[in-house]
Amino acid sequence: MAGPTLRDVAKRANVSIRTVSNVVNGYAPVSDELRARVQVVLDELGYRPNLIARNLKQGRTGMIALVVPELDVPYFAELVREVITAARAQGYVVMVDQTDGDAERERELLARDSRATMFDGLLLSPLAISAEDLRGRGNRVPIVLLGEHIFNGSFHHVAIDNVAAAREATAHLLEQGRRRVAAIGDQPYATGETAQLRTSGYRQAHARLGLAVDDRLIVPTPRFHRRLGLEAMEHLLALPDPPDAVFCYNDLLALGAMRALTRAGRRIPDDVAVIGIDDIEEGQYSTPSLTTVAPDKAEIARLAVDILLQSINGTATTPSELVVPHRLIVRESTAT
Amino acid sequence: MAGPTLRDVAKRANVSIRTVSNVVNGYAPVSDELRARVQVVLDELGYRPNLIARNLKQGRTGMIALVVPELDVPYFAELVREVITAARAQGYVVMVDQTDGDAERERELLARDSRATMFDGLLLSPLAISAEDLRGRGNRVPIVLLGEHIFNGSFHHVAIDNVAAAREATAHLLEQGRRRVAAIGDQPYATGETAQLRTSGYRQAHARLGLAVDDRLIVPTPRFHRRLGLEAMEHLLALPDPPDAVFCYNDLLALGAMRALTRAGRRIPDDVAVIGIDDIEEGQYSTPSLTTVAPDKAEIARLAVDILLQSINGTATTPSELVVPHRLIVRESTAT
DNA sequence: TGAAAGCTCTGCAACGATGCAGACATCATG
DNA sequence: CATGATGTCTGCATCGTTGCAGAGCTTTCA
Repeated sequence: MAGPTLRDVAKRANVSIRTVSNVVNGYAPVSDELRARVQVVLDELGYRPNLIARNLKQGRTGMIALVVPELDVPYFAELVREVITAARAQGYVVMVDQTDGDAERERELLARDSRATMFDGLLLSPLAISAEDLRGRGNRVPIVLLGEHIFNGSFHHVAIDNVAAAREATAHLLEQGRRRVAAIGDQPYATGETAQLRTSGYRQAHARLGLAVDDRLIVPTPRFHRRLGLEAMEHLLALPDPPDAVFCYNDLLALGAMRALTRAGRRIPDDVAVIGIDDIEEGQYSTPSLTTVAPDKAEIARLAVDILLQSINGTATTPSELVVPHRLIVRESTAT
Repeated sequence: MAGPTLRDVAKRANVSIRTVSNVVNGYAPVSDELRARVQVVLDELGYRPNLIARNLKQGRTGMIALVVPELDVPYFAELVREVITAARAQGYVVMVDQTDGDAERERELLARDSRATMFDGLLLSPLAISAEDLRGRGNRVPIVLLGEHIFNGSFHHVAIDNVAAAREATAHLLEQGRRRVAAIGDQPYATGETAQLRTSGYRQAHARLGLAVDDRLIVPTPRFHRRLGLEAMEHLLALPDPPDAVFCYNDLLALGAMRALTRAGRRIPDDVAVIGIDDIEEGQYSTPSLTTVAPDKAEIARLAVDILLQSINGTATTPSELVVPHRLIVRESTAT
């Protein structure tokens, strides 16, 4: 079961444990002859360093944890991919966990008996957790937040400018002459910060054109899933004066909404135009393909990992708020 | 930076380190009075056990690694979710990594300097790696393979019956009277075992009805991505005698194929019926929704984690080949 | 009353690796 | 030739925890 240790190798090669360690790490000066001799034994026994022991001594694990609400939500899946890639480039591996948007579980992850000590740092995409929870914890491990900024200045944080993104998405629809633009995805309660920022952007776009917002066209959804987008759209279609365009707070909602429209026999974009946020790959292959606002996910991941590692190394200064660029990608669902 | 240790607590509470450890773990008998006194100090200092040290002593980490080709492929994302859930139920956490189907990278993961010693076990969904590679490694950590069985009996293995799944999918199309059923996704080379099994099933379905297979309708693709499905479908449509149905080796290929069909103005399923494998959520919301063969992903994850933990505990017997049930789900893309 | 048994609690060693201080041999230098 | 510098190699202590053996005290019972 257990592999050979430095001791086993040392005994066999008739040298000290320390020398074997030096050979393995290429540290201290070791004569070429001895190095070769030890290397032979290393190979013979198939020695591999026990990383747990090494980590105990060095106080590092080379692992960071990444916690997202739901792994099978494409946006997060794509983000996780980028984070793993970015971390790997810096010699780190990533432990992934999901919370299912369950506040209890998010809290548990940070709490007393968690495995926090196993990781050098934590990337957290919070959904249900509050600032209170975060501050209350032992604060042992460096944290970087993804996609929210409700913790005003207490933590490092990486995200797009949600207000601007939403404003541009809405403006794109309004500029086409659409005048009943609905919004799907508002979350008017404590943990719905991202959604609220997007609602702000939606209102700003109207305000800048001097247009009034019909609040009945703002449909809240507790999560950003396809099914909820579908249901919200059905609700909107049942209104006496249904919308001629929909801004969905993410692509999944938009895909659900498009499904509802197609089923109801509405043409996209002729009868109703649809736009989302996230630029998940699925939107390129849907029928029609989906117009969206694309955050630079690779950049989010890269920056987040960078700051986290800086925090770990103690070279990070005060908590930073990093804003990552986004851009509008026009596809068939709003093509004129 | 570093948190308080057992020693710090012991010193402050005027007891031995061992006693503090006993209180923390509730192990040996400790008088209620002393236990309470120590607990107070534990809380005061906010003590948290150093899991690295504990693991070093116990030779376990409570972590397993899960390696998949691509995290942002929905099937794997959904599978990862299930694995994390299953592992959590057993008190384990999951480190996720992806190989991008790169043989080099898959090999590297198993090789000399990998972090293998950090994990109690490994779940691997191999793509480019060969049996040789697997056998050649130090064989330090228990392994369970997902979705392939090319390592005939050398490793634990969990998968659906790929031949049967493909046969049933193809039969579903043939039973509708379709007579030019194409197949997208064959991989006629060493590491394409899964694809080859599906091709076998495709042929079996024809054979059982006494029908000949037109080999020009079998389009190989190096990966199972949307884009490749789209391109393969375009190729098929350009044939002098194009197909009236397509069996795609996974849902992503099918979604790409449907995109090509829609763009070409073909009606689904009237002109061409489409079926996939995997039952990813996306297929429920596509237009049209996608008929598919659904593997029981939760069961795959549960079984895989179970065997892996049994291997870790030494209670697993000889390598087992576990077959997980699947079922046909008929949706609009083949509705009659 | 004395030995055995039971209950708490403690100290030492160990998991496998690395940091540090030095031992020893060799060599150059004045 | 003595001295110091240099180049190799080694042993001890240590990271924070747990396993083990037993110390010290009280209780129990013949």
